[in-house]
Amino acid sequence: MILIGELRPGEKLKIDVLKARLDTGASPVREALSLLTSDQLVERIDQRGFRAAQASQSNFDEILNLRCALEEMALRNSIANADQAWEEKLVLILHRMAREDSKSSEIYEDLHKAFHMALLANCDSPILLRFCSQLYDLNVRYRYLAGRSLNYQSRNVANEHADILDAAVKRDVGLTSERLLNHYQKTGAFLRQSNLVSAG
Amino acid sequence: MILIGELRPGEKLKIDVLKARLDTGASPVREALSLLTSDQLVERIDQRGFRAAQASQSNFDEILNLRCALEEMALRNSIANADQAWEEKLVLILHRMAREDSKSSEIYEDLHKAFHMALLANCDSPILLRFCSQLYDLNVRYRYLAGRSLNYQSRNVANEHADILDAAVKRDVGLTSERLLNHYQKTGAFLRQSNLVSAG
DNA sequence: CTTCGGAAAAAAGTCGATATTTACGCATCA
DNA sequence: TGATGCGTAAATATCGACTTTTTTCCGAAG
Repeated sequence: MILIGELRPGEKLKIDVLKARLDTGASPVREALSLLTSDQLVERIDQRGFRAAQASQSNFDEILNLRCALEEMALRNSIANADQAWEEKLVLILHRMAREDSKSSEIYEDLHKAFHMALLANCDSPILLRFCSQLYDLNVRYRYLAGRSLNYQSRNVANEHADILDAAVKRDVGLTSERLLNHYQKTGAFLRQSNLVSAG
Repeated sequence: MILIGELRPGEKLKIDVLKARLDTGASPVREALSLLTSDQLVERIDQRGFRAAQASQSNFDEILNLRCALEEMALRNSIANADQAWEEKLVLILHRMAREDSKSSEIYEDLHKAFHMALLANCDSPILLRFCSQLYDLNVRYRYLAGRSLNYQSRNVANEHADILDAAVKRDVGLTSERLLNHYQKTGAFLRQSNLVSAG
């Protein structure tokens, strides 16, 4: 709910409200909020409950930069360990993404994350993968905050993904990395246009 | 308690036991365990409770490598933003560490973490700092698992810290980084000697 | 003697209620 | 009139009991 913007940045997260909305007790809600705190999606205020994490231009830039750095590390490692199964999984996910016509469906979102994580999946550091996954989520939140409509307009995202896959299949670390980072930076530029902060 | 090895790797963490040991209710215990799960210090088993994270040689190597990579990033950034206050804080912490004769006291441990985090503190990415802090904790756990006694024997750790500080004060990014990573690798080699896995 | 099944015990997870803490409004005083 | 302090209301955090799931143990069948 925070990821898709249903809960706005900075919004107070009252236990009672969430309890009713999610039709569950206070304990599970508290536990969920605790976990999300570690993922930086929820902020905890001492003895004053929880709130959805604040959003800001600088926070977005930080996420983007860190994500580029960590994913590049993971990608190099992943390609170094590349095998056929890895390659085929990527092809499969890309195919499914192409079939999914609605690019704003939840299915497409899941596939999109799956694609990017699958690229890194052969990296031999689970902790690094976890960091990348966290950063992905933090980043995707800003996409929703900026409004889903304006994404993917004057860009052919599918082609960008395909190009990344091509480079990966060729085991060309430098090229894959270059295309991946370019892909992120383009998305970043897009979001920057649409005055993030006011949107959040 | 997990950090200092009071709870052994893989040990089942029963709510009732912790509840009694910490003299608190089940809710705070559960919440703490949830938070530690995100920090990779506790593992959650679906509907079967919690356990202290497993320890292994490969996990240790992973932590060490990732830590070197991320701290180098953070360090470069931090030195780039270096100012006098930053420098003086480091001097102060080092001085306090020197005064603290017992290197196995909790105070020394806190100062040691403070020193390493202070080195990175000027880095403009709070998220990266958080990752470094997590990795520090994961790493320090292995020190305790290996047994505190054998650390710092044939090494002069204080000198290593002082040398790192010297390089940092000179704003020599390359040298500081080299000395810092060397410092970590030495500790890593130490721990590797003392058959970690059996100890954990 | 081993294996499968079921019942009892233990533990996890959840719920409802209580107790602290914080926030807000109003009255009082300077 | 503005600031300060008190009292009430709301929300958080914690506690104790209940429900569900898992594990263990014992007996029966093969």
